[in-house]
Amino acid sequence: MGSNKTNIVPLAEASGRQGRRRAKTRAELLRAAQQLFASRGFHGTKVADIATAADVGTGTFYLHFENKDALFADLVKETSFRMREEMDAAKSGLVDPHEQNRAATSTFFRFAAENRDVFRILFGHSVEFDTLLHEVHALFVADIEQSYSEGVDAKVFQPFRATIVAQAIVGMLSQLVSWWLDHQEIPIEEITDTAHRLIRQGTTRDV
Amino acid sequence: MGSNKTNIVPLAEASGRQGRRRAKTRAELLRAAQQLFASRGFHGTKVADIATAADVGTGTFYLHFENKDALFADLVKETSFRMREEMDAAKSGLVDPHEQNRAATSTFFRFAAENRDVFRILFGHSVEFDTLLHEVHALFVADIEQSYSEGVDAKVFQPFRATIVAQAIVGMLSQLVSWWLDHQEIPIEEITDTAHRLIRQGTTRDV
Amino acid sequence: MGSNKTNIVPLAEASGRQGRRRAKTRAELLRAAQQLFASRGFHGTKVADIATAADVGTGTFYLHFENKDALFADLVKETSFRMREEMDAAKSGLVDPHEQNRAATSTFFRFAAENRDVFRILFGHSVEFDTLLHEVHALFVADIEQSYSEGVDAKVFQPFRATIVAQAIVGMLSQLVSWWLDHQEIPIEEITDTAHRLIRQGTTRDV
Amino acid sequence: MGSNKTNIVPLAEASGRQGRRRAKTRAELLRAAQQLFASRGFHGTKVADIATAADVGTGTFYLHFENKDALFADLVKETSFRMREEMDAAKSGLVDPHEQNRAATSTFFRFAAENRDVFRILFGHSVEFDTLLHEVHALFVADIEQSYSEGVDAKVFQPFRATIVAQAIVGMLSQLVSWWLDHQEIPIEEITDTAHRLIRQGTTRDV
DNA sequence: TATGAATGAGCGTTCATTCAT
DNA sequence: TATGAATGAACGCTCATTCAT
Repeated sequence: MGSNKTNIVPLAEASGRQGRRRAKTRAELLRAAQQLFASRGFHGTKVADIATAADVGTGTFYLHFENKDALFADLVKETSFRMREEMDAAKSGLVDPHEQNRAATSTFFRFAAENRDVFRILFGHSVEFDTLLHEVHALFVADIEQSYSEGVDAKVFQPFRATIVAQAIVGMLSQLVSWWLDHQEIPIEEITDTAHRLIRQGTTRDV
Repeated sequence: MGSNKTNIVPLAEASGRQGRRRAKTRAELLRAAQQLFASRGFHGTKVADIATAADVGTGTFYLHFENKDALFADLVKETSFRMREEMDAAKSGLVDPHEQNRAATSTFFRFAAENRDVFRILFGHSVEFDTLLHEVHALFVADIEQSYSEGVDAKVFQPFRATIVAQAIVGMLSQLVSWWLDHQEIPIEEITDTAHRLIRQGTTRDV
Repeated sequence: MGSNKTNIVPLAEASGRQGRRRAKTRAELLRAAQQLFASRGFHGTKVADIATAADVGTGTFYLHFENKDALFADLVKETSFRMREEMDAAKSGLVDPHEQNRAATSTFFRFAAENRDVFRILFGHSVEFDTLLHEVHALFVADIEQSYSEGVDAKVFQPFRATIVAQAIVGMLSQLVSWWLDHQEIPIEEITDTAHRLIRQGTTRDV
Repeated sequence: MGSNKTNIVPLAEASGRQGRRRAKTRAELLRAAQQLFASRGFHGTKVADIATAADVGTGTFYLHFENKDALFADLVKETSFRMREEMDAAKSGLVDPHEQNRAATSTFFRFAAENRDVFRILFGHSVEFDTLLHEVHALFVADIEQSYSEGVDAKVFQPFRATIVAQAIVGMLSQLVSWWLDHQEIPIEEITDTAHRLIRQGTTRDV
């Protein structure tokens, strides 16, 4: 895992001319898949579409990837590893934990900006239920946003852009609940409390 | 949207006996679907499975829901609305914005605990790519967790349980990036900055 | 095994009207498949062809059989069991071993005549290599046929129709060799000797 | 037919060095194919597998054989002819028809023992339906075997090993029925009768 | 002569949805 | 209203064969 190598018999790993051609086709398939996954979602993207977009035959796809899932995995893993490396590099040399966090955060967003397609796959709502989930999501974000704005007006909260904070809070809570569903050994009270204190401190206006 | 009503011809909306039977079947389908979606994911759940689990014929499903998507939408919307109502109720009467946040957060987690199945659908990682995405996720969480622990040891961060904080941060960043992908008019620098300041203040140890 | 029952969830095993319809479709699929297998061979017969010939949709096939292999198995087993039963019945009551053999032999051929399609599947040369294997086969049969004819002329062999004897001998030897390939613990000399003595006695002219 | 020559443009038929190399590759392909066909069946053997096993490129295959069928045909024909020649040789010089039969039979089995792979292709049950057909086959062989044993105990039949006789009989009947399916002009009664008399005489105990 | 990457028609199978009863 | 058998479009995948190098 974590390499950008094929999970398919490499036959004659990069043997000059042919090897180059092979590598090029593989790269082309990855590029096409990445774009299609990002815009149509995994299920909405057909193997034949990827092949067509990469300008190769359907069967060629299977010469480079075991199946659709395998290509997806390659895409995700390869990107994750690259990002992790960049984040590690950014943090190295810094000693202040806060500075490390800042570096990592910056790297994360910069990397995302440079790899929008893959991020859309990794973090984007799957295109499939988009409308529905977006609506629901928007509902909660709107509520939080309004609350936050009021808190800002009351000089209780930091004057951050309310939408951003609302998204941040929704993301934090969603993730915590999702994780808790699989780790119910952690008391929900502790999670609730930690979450709230992170939010409280995070949003409190400087005195 | 947002009602728990069928998008199907109501035929004879709640006419006594029959109406009750009809409502019961519908509820049974929702219950069965909710459970199956939660454990097998949307794509892994077949309409026939839902019908079987609800102990009705396949065709009966379509007497109550236009199609699989519609049932899913009903499920999600109905739960969202209930949760929103509970959160609103919890906040009403409170004036301190921080207290409002605390109330909303508590309600959110309590509601989640009481409606695990639906939350697994809404916030759970889709069962489909579970292993893969989990691996990737775990990678980043682990990194953050370690950084955080070091910061706690250095008396820089609050002594929260590191895993919880790591999940919270990952959730916050994921959501922000996901949202930004669709709202690129907001400068990424502001998002980066806000995110970092939320994290910094949120995690800073009390003096 | 050995039943003519579906290996598919029977849902509501023969519940009146619906059950009858279901059974009819299943029978129709079997009938169609039998005919197609016999004339085009297993690989030459597509599931869609079977469905079409049975005048049902492709998907209907899978409502009755797990897959193409399963239908084939059903076909073969069901016929085998029916034949075996008839042969048993024919032998019952007879005490002379020779008479039993005669009865079994007669039944076998009569049954074959009445179930040509299935026998073509079970014993026919797979259509696929037909021409080739036929040519080779014919070569050996021709040789034996000629030898036999000469033996008949020389009043050494019984005046049976030479082709029949030649086919019988080729069949016997083929089967013995095929079986021996999987049971090499039996000395090939014993097989050779037994085979030859069966042929010798079987063909010797009455004195 | 019947030659071991390629049906492919001979290019420069056996011109010394090159010709030898060419012949060697061809032989290697045949050898590899023979082994693979025997163990995996025709359909289970891919052209690419053959090439790989022969340690040549896929395309090379087509430099030596028109296609998969052609190689198979070559394999079968070449072996058939060699066997036929050996059988002819064995019979030559013998005048007693019975002796000729014995010689041919011996040669057949000896040849089979020396060419197991090809015989597995020619006479072996196709690997594909092996389990199923074996089960069915075993059923009938078992019945005959038991009948035969009883006849031996009753001193009616020759004391041959029952399994061998059972296989012989099944082979004889299978072949006859298979042949009859394509030659229905021969009355089935004559076939039945001849078969039975061959079996009867063949198995009768010496007085 | 040899290679192996590329091809693409064609197959088995799935499953949301319909409809006759 | 309920049923479940029937439907068929659509998909993932295979593999014999071709062809540029």
